[in-house]
Amino acid sequence: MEYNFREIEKKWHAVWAEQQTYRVTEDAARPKFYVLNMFPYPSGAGLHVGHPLGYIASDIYARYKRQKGYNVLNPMGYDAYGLPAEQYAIQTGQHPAITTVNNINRYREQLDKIGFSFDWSREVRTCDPQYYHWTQWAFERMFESYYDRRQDRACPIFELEAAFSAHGTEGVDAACSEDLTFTADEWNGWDSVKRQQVLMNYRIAYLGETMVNWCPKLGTVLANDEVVEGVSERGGYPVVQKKMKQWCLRVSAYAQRLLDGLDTIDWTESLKETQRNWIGRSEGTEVEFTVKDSDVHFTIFTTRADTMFGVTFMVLAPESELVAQLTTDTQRTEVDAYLEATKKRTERERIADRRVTGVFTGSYAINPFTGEAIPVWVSDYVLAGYGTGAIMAVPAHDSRDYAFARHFGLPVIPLIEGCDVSEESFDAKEGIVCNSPRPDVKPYVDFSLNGLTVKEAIAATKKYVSEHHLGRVKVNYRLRDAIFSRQRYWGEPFPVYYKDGMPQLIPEDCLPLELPEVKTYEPTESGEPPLGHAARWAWDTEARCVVDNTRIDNCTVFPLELNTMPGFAGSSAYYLRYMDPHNDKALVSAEADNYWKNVDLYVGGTEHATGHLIYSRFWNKFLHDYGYSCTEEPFQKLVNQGMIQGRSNFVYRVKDTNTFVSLGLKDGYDVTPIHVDVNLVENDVLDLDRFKAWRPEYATADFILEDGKYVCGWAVEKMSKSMFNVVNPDMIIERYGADTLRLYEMFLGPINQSKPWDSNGIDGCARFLRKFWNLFFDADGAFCVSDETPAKESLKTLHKLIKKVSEDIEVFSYNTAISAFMIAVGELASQKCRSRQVLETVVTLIAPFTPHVAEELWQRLGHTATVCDAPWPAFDEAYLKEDTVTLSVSFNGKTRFTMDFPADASNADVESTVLASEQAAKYLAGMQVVKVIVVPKRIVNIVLKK
RNA sequence: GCACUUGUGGCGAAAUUGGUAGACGCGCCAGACUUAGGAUCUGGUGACUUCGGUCGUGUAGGUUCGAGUCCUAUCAGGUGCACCA
Repeated sequence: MEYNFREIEKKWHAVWAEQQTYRVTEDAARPKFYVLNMFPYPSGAGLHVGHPLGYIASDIYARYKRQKGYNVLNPMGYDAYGLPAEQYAIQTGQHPAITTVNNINRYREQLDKIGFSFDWSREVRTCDPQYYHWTQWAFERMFESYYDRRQDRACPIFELEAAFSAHGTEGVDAACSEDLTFTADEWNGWDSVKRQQVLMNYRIAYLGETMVNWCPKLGTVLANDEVVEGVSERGGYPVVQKKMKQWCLRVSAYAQRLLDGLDTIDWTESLKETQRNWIGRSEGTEVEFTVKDSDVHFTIFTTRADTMFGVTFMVLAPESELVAQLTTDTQRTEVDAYLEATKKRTERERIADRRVTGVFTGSYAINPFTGEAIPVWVSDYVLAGYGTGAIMAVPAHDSRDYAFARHFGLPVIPLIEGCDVSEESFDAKEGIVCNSPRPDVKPYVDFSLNGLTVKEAIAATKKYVSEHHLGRVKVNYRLRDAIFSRQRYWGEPFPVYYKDGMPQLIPEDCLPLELPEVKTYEPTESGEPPLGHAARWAWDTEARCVVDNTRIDNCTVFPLELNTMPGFAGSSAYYLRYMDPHNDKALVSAEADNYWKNVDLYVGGTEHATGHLIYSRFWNKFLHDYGYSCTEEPFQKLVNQGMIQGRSNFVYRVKDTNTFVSLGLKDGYDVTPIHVDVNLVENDVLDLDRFKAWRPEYATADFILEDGKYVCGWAVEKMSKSMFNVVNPDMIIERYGADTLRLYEMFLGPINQSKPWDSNGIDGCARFLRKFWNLFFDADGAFCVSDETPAKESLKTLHKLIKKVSEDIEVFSYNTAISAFMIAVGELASQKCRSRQVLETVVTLIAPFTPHVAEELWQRLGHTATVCDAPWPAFDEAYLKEDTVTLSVSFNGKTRFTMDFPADASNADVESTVLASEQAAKYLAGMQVVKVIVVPKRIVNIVLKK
């Protein structure tokens, strides 16, 4: 009987859907296992063969775990808010919701064909009000919280209010935007608006005036991870720095916990390293500098406290508030001109053009160690957002300071014995400190670092600075708070209205606050976000509902927030929602959360390393602080699937003709390579008729063939429409079936490696499945298995397979597992194995990989239950025992011959037998045996000398 | 510049973790069955070779009876971060 994958796959898709085979419920009697894929953004282009790679890998694992007896949660949903749908809406006027639903339907259709074990009853869509209810809810919880550094967790903001009312800032250690100090009397004397302004400094979701990445072309701000090399990640438009009032999340408060958590989770080292870089912890010292002839003083941050004696100037960031204070009248014009010029430069320009610029403020700071007056400059190489926005410059030991000093002729004082700073700075943190203090300068403080190593000197300075109240030890993080506002339509609305200019929350029981309809999706004429077009977008505090804007002058009606939330809002806690997707009382019930806990296996690409994977961890930690999520880390194990690149094909057109020359002959002509649709090419051979039909201009094309074929050139490029190299899984499934697609995608290589899609090998997988199918049918095509006792060799083949496949799945080495299947099927075929016992077990083993064919054979074998619940077979070492083992015999490391031994032969037996053997005699002649090494079951090496 | 990561046939890749390098698949070669083959089946396929062997895992050293695997240096590709003081 023919292997008819079309019929088989169609049949089982219907059965699985009808019987809800993959539906799961919490079951305390069984251990849980939570498998998760990063949910897709449903783009208009549909799925290409790269998308299912991770889904197939996780599906195999999910099915395997289910057969192992776990209660497996394997959900799927859609990250449905996003820019493309909105851009499309701006162009066509079509509501993004319509575009999104269409795309989702297309995705679903494609996904269904591949035979995943998703529990679709748990599907979530981030744009669904029932879903974003809980995104808004989480935002409200963050607004109502501050981060208590003492307890190292988020706490309700009313506790902070109570503390302020009782004793002001005294005794409070809370994460904040700006260090404030006030007394209880001051606090109690302030009015409500002033208090709200102060609290905003502490809230975890806060409204802050911050420098943002503004993309004029997109009309919105972008998060740091959405900006790549000074242009927007989507669209590649220029991004400028701009000061704006924005919603922010105090992610920075969690920096240390985000860093520490990495040690507790099973992610690849490179991904953890990427996050460590992004968090950018740096231990250093804050030192206070006073300004000469002034009562102004300011703080700098340094990791090189050992270089205090070599400071020759100070630099402020142009954005620093100190600039205005320190600029003297004589320097004012020059400084203002510099600030103006700097403002005009975009991030991109600053990166592209790293010339040394700066200007003297006219003020001098006093070095607290040497008492010297050192000039204070302004330069854009100092960043406002890091440290204190001010630095002490040590040109001898920092290359940026060095470049600045050389450019402006400032002194350079070396502080490491024997270092040469005539050409460049000595940046390495090593060597013996000297010139600290310098012999020619009268010591200002009774403190010397001379003779210490850099490391010792840093420690000594930290100690000294702390003890003498010149500064403090400080840990800085590069991680910045996440900007949480977007000036877009297609996103979650903030559950916020404004009263007296201060944001107020929509009551929790009124959520969700649904996204209103708008006339157009562009910004308003006054530059407000698209929600400014909404006619019904005001909040009536009395009626507790959304009302018409025109009623705003009514004293109970207030304007609603016009910004929406960014893409990462909806994806930050979706894994929790899958646990309990229809709950309308909570994000997730405590019971569901306690059962499913966190994701055991998360599969997705590395591109989210500094975006979603940081935000999600932050979000979860916040929810964990309140007990809404019972685990500290959301994703226990993370597997990164590699990207599938495209493999483009080229034809070579002879210049100024309509003649195309085959790859091997093209060197004889002047040719232009042209991308040709890879779907017209098979094994790099062009289908001439379909090529002619592809484009009207090729209808009359001529070809110069080699061996009667037109061979195309190829290159590995990104998979994209414009390169004509997009391979759609539907076409593969149509031709080979979903099981072959699944098998082939996994056979391509290790899942974590990027590789080009290349259909050339797919026939091998199709052939294998046919051979596998044929094991169950006799020459006449009748289904044929026997209940006879299987041959010993078949059992050996089987148990070898069980062992290998079980081990390989555990470590995601699917390509080698599939190789093992190929070998086993070949062996069983040549053994003419018809044993039900053996064949049935092979079906249960292959079921995670090729569920459709396994299900069909399982049914034909007489089972009524699904193969998904067939228990995973145990392997028995007894079948793998060999009677004899073959050892390689080497002399001085060179293998000369092999010998057979009984499997239980002792090393001593082996040694004496080998030495006495005829084959060995010729190598032993005239030699002396120094040593004999016997590696059990492998090798015998005899070391000889003359 | 810093960090991480990968280098093995014509190609995708294996290698029991220090023990016969190249499993398995593609491609290629030969044969069988065929009117036909882009179908199916069987066998062969790292390089050189005087057919005894010799050389082979980016390059150069080292440790070891034995190295793709461990150590040192170096080269090349990929990814991430990057005026972070």
